[in-house]
Amino acid sequence: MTGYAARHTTPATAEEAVAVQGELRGRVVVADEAPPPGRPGTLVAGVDVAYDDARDTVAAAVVVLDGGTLEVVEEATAAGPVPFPYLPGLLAFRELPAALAALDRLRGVPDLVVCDGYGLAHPRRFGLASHLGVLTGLPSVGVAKNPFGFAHGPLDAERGARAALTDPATGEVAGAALRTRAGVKPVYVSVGHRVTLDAACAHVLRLARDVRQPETTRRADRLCRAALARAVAGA
DNA sequence: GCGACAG
DNA sequence: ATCTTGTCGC
Repeated sequence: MTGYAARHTTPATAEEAVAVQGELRGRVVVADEAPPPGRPGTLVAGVDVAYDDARDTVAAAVVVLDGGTLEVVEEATAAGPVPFPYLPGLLAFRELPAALAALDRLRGVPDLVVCDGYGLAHPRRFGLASHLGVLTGLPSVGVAKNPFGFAHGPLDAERGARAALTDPATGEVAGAALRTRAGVKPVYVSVGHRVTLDAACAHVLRLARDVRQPETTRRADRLCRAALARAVAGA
């Protein structure tokens, strides 16, 4: 029991949520503090969440892989009521309670957490991955399937090709469009906490060998759907 | 006001 | 996120 869940409180309003992001934003650390990609024995965790709004249920799953072999080391899930509505830019408040609860059920402490969504590539530079990273203190990266409001130039068709994700308003680099599979739509990577963009991309490439999404995310996605089905069924 | 909008 | 089967293509 690491007690991560107790570090988060669900805001009563969207305005409060935005204020919380403003308070925590400054705690994000952009530095190369996670173990390098591929190191055996390293614990790389993937987190994902599934919903059944009609039944007011959310289920999260964390799957921990060995960074060297990508073999599953440990898994944990947590379910509960949906804490917050989905509002663009405030996704974290919808996913954090269950995600932190699942992390609390882990026996080991991850060396890196891969989140489904954004980190610094966020309207206020504080997406889900950064929020989770700051609250847990764990290195984290954000991997999204869509560029939200960000833009990027063309990138080569080869695996590993990368292009800067920039904020159309400020021109600031917020992340990277990263091609994990040749000729396939890229994923959008950004720094969560305690990693650099280069390290984040390197990890994602290592975790997505022959598939578009990191293996961590794929496994967590499958597990949280199963956990949701169980939660809704009753057990 | 209208559209866009991580999951 | 979620509603949803088969099907076209490498």
